[in-house]
Amino acid sequence: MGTEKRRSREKARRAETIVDAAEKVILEKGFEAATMDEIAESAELSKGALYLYFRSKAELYLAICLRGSNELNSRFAAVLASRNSGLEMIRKMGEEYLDFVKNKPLYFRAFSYYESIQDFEFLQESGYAELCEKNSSQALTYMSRALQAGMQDGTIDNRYDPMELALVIWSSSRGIVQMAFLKHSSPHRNILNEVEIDIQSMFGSYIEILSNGMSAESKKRID
Amino acid sequence: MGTEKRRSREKARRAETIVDAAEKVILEKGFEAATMDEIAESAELSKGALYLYFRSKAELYLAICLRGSNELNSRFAAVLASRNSGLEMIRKMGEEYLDFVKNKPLYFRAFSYYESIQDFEFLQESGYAELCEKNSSQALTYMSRALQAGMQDGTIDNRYDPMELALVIWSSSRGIVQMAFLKHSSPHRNILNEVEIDIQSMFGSYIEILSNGMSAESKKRID
DNA sequence: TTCATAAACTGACTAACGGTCAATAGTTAA
DNA sequence: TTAACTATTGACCGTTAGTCAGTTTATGAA
Repeated sequence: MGTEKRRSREKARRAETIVDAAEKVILEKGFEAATMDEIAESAELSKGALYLYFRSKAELYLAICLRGSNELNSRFAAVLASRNSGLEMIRKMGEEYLDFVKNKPLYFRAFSYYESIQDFEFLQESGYAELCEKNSSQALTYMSRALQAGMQDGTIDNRYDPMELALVIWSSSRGIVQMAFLKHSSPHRNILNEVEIDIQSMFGSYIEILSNGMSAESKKRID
Repeated sequence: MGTEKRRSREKARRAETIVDAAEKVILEKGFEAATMDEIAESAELSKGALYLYFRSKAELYLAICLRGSNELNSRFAAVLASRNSGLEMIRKMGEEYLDFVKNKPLYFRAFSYYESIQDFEFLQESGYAELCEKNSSQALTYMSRALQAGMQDGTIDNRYDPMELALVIWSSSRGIVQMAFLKHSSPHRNILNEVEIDIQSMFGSYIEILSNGMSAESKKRID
């Protein structure tokens, strides 16, 4: 009588199918323009059925955000598992972030959507929102671990609080990859074209300055 | 017969009144939740009249974005006019940016909205969008000027391209102030609380690392 | 196999919103 | 006073998120 378990599995599977359909429609029509009717049709379900799995369109979109943050976290975890100096791991995480935005811009778009939500009640009641928040916190922890490693191996200035430093890097690189996202998603209106600077070069400078600024070498100079 | 001119002035004034009303409603109801009906009522006009001044709700929101970018640019311009080293000016610009987000979060929200627009045609046809883009480019130029000054006065590493460096700083600080905005606008769900780090401290670290990383001192070390 | 119960699903319906436009009011200049 | 023009109105439309009474399908006991 494993019916109960199977039901639960199938239910979860259906939800994933709906998220698949949503991603597909969004890729075709755009994040804002996608409608629940289209998503339902793509998932071969009625619109009403969508609401049996997600309480609202916003929650469905948070499910996409969750997928994205899962993937990004996996990438960070992989970097942390590698044999590299702390500083090198931070650089690699930055590269992963940039690559992620380039190859899965939809997920980054979903991150932005998540951040733009102001409805507290919704955020509090949605399990998806909670998981997204958890992942966000997790990503920060991965960075913090890499920084701690760097402080141990002597590649990173150990006078900083690792968590605070992680937050600085997490936030500032968010701004950098947002610019990369903009260039990627709307290449014809962007600041970048006017200025004729490419993302790789800019990202290189960012990493260089960051590395310079927080390296243990930099500390020695000040002492 | 200065009627024509007066008409034009009054028309412009009306448009400003509508933007005022929109800001008021958004502050009360939120950026997404504000409706054109409410804005019209607040402006003591019918909804139809709004569309005589703005082609769409999106364009009205871009008018808000334009106001915000005007203000931010004024602040940057003021910093550039001060007697400070290049490095000091960059720091001051960062502080202005942070202060701007704290005191005028609505405008920062409008910036995010502007960046999220994907409809090219709309962006191309809207005069407001063009002005916003111009301002964005202008802000970057202000930063670039401060950096050039710093390269001259010896406070900033002169091996970087000023414009590229400006873009790095502009983008990364956007990420930092976005975090500040999040903390300000939704203090009860944010990463920051879990981690117990306050924005001022984090911003201080950001500026320190940035300064370290791009200072001429840092260059000497590498040579 | 039959049947009662429950779970999954449907699609017509509602409410709310952005946007339109024919009709109206107000202004200008002769 | 009037004709032309401009500004404004608000009822109306199409679209979309979300609902729910009713239908189909799966389950497990008799």
